[in-house]
This record gives sequence, C-alpha cells and structure tokens, in this order.
Amino acid sequence: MSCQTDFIRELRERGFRLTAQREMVLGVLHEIDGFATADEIYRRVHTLSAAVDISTVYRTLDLLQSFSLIALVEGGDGQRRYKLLLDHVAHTHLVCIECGAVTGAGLDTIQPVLDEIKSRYGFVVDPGHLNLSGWCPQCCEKHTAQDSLSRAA
Amino acid sequence: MSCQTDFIRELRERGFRLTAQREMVLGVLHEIDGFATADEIYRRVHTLSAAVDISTVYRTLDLLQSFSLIALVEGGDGQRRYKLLLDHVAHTHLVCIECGAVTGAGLDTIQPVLDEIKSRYGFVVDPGHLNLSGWCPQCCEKHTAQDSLSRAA
DNA sequence: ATGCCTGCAAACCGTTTGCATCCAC
DNA sequence: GTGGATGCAAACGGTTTGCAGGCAT
Repeated sequence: MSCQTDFIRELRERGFRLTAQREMVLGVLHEIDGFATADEIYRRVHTLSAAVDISTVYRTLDLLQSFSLIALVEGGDGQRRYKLLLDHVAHTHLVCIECGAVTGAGLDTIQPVLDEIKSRYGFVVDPGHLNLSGWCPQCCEKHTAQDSLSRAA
Repeated sequence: MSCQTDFIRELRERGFRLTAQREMVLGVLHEIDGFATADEIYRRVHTLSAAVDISTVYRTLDLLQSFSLIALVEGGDGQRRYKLLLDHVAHTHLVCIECGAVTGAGLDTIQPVLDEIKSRYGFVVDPGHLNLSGWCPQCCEKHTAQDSLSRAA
C-alpha cells in the first residue's frame, strides 16, 4: 500500500518508531476507506488485538494528521471523524447534519470559489477540511416532510 | 428589533414563556453580532445578571436553533459557536482552524457550487452551516512560516 | 393555581494527559 | 541500554440532564 510506505517513510525520516499498534490503526483506516470516529477505529483495532488502548488510537491519529495522511471532519454530534487521504487531491465532503453520513464529492466548480476566498479575504481553505453540512437525500426527504407538517400544525 | 419580535412571536405561538433570561441571551447575541461560544455568551449575560446559569444559556440556544433564528459552527477546537441569523440570506463563514476566528463572507461564486451539489448528489447544503475551514490571514502567515522551518530542519 | 422554566449540581462523553512500564531502535 | 511509545487511569472541558423550587401565564 502506498500510504503504508508513505507512513513508514515519514516515521523513519522524523525519527519515530514503527509499532504494531500504529500499523493496525493505519490498516483499519485503510480497510474502512471512509470516515470513521475514533471509537469505531478503536473497536476495529481492538478485535485484532485486545491490548490496544483508545489513547494510542488518538495519539496515532494525531501523528497521521501531522503527516497530512488523514482528513478530519467535526461531526454535528460532537464527534470527530477521520479518513485516510489516499490521494492528495482536494476532495469535498458532504456531511449530513441528521445522520452524520459523509459523502465524497468531486466538484469542478469549487476551485473558483476557493480562489475568490483567497484573493478577497486572504483566507486559505484547507483541502483536508473541505466539508459542507446539510442534509443527505434520505434525511432531506424526512426533513422537508417534517417541515410541512409543523407548518400545517 | 425584528429578531426580538420574531422570537417573542415564535415563543407565544408555540406556547413557550418569555423570561428575562431568554431576553438577555437574545440581547447579547444581537449585541455581539457575530459568532460566539456558549461560554462567551454566558459571561456577557452574567454581567447583566449574576443569577443566570450556563445551562439556561444552552437551553435558550437550543430553543433559538429550533426556531431557526441562529446558525452554529463546530469550531476546530471542539467548541460550538453561535450567531444570530439577522437575515435569511445564505452567508458563508470562514472558520480558522488555528484561532477559531470566524469571518463572514459574501460569495457570488458559491451558488453554482450549491446547485451542482444538489443536482449531482441530491444533497442540500444548509445555508445556516455554510462554513469553510482553513487559515485566516494571520494564522496562515504563522503556519507557512512554521512549515518552512520544519522543512528546513 | 398550574406547570413551564430556572439554578444548582452532578453526570456525561469524547478527548487529553501523567506516569510507570515496555520495547523498537 | 536508551528514550520514544504504550496501557492504564485519572483529569479535562464542553455540553446535557435530573430535580426541587420559582415565576410567567
């Protein structure tokens, strides 16, 4: 896996050590191939080896983040969700407010917006946090149905 | 203030009561006219009347949210920030990952992106959560300076 | 008078941290 | 052997909740 070798190379270069725990966290992230909470990652790792602590998961996630190997979104429910960045292309993530589901989106139209933001406000949008909140098709349906109900009441 | 009357009307209509605490929270939100954490709001309210609890602030914010009178962003620091929605126009907010500062942005280019998302993914972006994370001009400067330092090391 | 709303305090939960031990180097 | 990494457990901080008393209606 290229991210695996990336990770090991980064570790070596910066003088960090390669441990079984770090390999397992990375493996699980790769296996999930999408956003997952620290707890979900922890539980997956735990099935591989019971002797892995949640704090180690957090510390490894911090490490991966410092290597820019993962993206994170702040879920509306107060939990952070992590995802392996398999490529370094800017991806947009659509985060559902209701159910927390995250969908990846390839948007051709987003770049001009980012350029506009940079030139007008000097604000640099982080490609690793390119997230938009709203309602996924399923919840959107429920939401609008609810709205018309409460409006009728 | 129109939001004040909106609020009172909503309260009356839904059978809720108008209390001094709720008025104070709304007043402070109006005074701030930008994003603030629950704690910041609490402290401002506290100067007006020492006998107001943080839990009441949270409960009032929940209420305001259910009335769609406030917007909220999940800060990168784990704190939520709230803002009175004075108009119902879609505003974009630029949230700094480093310092948590929030800047409002009027973007002409954003609408085509939202349309594209809706038509391609059926995902409806919430105008109240239209936030982009990244680095504000100040932190951006620090960040890039740090990067070149660590790269040099 | 009624019951919604509040203050208080404790619980909650995701995340972080201190420290003794362990193991990759 | 040495110091970075781990597991354990406790602390932390923002947010939520249960409950008895208070006040808007």
